[in-house]
Amino acid sequence: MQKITISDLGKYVGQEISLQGWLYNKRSGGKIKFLVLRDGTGYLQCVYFKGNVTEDIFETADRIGQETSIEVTGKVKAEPRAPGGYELDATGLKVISEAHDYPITPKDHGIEFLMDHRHLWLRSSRQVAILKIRHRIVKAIRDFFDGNGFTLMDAPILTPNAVEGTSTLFETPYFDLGKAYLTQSGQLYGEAGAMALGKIYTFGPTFRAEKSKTRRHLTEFWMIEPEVAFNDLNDNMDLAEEFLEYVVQTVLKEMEEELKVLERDTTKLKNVKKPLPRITYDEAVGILKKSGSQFEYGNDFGGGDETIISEQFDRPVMVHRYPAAVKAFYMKRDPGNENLALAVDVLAPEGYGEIIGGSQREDDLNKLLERIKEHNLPQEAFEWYLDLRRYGSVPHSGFGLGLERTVGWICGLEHVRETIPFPRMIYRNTP
RNA sequence: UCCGCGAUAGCUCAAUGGUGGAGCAUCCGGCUGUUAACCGGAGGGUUGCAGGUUCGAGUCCUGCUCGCGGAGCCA
Repeated sequence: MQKITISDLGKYVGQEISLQGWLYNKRSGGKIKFLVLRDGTGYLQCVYFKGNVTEDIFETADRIGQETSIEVTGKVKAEPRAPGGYELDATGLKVISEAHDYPITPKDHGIEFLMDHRHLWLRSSRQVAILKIRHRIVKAIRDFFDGNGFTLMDAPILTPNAVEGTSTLFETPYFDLGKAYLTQSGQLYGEAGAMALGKIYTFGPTFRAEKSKTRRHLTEFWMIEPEVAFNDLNDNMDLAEEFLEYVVQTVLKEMEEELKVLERDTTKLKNVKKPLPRITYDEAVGILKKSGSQFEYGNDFGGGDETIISEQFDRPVMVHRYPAAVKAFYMKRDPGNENLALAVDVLAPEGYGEIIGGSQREDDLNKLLERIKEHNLPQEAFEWYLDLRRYGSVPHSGFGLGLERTVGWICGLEHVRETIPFPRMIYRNTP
C-alpha cells in the first residue's frame, strides 16, 4: 500500500485517502470535532461531523488524548483558512495506540521541564523545524565540499593525546595502553589527510570537558573541519566566505517554511554573501577601544567583545592575525611579524560569536619542534604529526566550523541546547 | 571554579510574617467552524531538603541540593 504524507496532500484534493500520524491538538463543538494530525511532514486538521461518522468513531474522536497514534480516513479539501492549505473531511478514525496525559501541553513550559522531556519535546513544531534546518545545514555543508573536490575523511574519536594539553578533555581507561581521550578536534588528523588527498574535510563529534556554562557551549558538539594542501591564510579566508555564503543562502532558499515557524527575521542572513569583511586583530582592538571597552591588547576576545566587533558589520566578519601567544602551537607565524599567528576567526552577527576558527599551519619542522617545546607538549606523542613536515611538507590551511553555533545563528535561537536532538551539558546528560 | 537569580498543584505563575490562589492540563456538562477554541462545574498541595528566629514562616536567617543566566575557556 502506498503511504501518503501531509506534505503530499496537494496531489490528492477531492480524493479519499488515509494518513497515519499522531494527534497534535484537539478542539470540539457539540456535534463537531477538530483533530489536528501531525506526521512529521506537516499538520492537518481533520473535521469530524457527528452526522457523517458512526457513533463509535465520534466517541473515539472525543476520547483520545494528545499524541495518540491514529490512522485517519477522509476526503482532502482545499481550505484557505487552514495553515497548511488543506483540511480533511474525515470519515474514518483508527486508534493505533491510545495516549492520555501527555506531559507537554500546548502552553508555556520552563526550560528544565522541557529538557527533562526532550525525547517528547522533539515532537513539537518548533523543534521539528529546528531539526529539519539542522539537517539541511548538514546537507549543504556536505554538498559544498563534495562539489568542490573535497574528500570526507573521518578522524578518530578516541585519541592518545590532547591537541593543546590534557586539562579540558574527557578521559577513559584504554586497556593496557593507559588512558585515551575523547577528541576535541580532528584537525591534526585532517592535516595528514590533506597531505594524502589534497582537500579533505572531517565531520564528526567533538568533546570538551570545560565547565563552560553559557548559551554558546555544549560538552558534546559536531564540528566540520576542512584542510587544504597548498592553501595560505588568504586562500583559507576565500574558502570560508564562499562556504558560509553557500550554506546560508541554501537554507534561506529551501527552508523558508521552517524559518517562518521559528519567526526568524532573515534580513541579516540575506547579507551573508562574499566578500565578507576582513579585519586584523589590531583593527578589531581599535574598534573595541573606540567603543570605550577596557579590552587589553594581547588577550583573546570574550563573548561581549565579539558582539561589539560584529555589530560594526552587516554580515559575518573575519578577524585575522591574532597574537600568537593566545593561539595554538601549530599555527604559522606571520612572516611580517613573528608575534602574530596566521589565524582567522569568523564572528557571526547578532551576538552569535565565533562560528569558525582556523589558520595556516606551521609547515617548518624546526619551528614546529620549537613550539612544542615552548608549550611543554610531549614531543614523542607528536612524532607522527612531525612526519608530515619531514616528508614533503607544504603550506596548508584549514578551519573548524561549529555546527550547533551555526544552527543557532541561522535559526535565531537563544541557546545552542535546542540545536542538537539530545544536548550534553555540564549538568545534564539525560535523556 | 567564581558572581548573580531562582525552586509553591502535572505545567506556568500569584500570595504585606497572620485560613496557600489563578490560568492551563485532567474529570463531568454545554456548543456544527474551532485553530494556544470558548462557557459552566469538580478533584488536585509534606510550598526543593535540613535546621533556626517567631505566639505564628511559602514569606526572615544559616547550611545543603538542584536549576537558570553570566564570567573564564572555547566552536
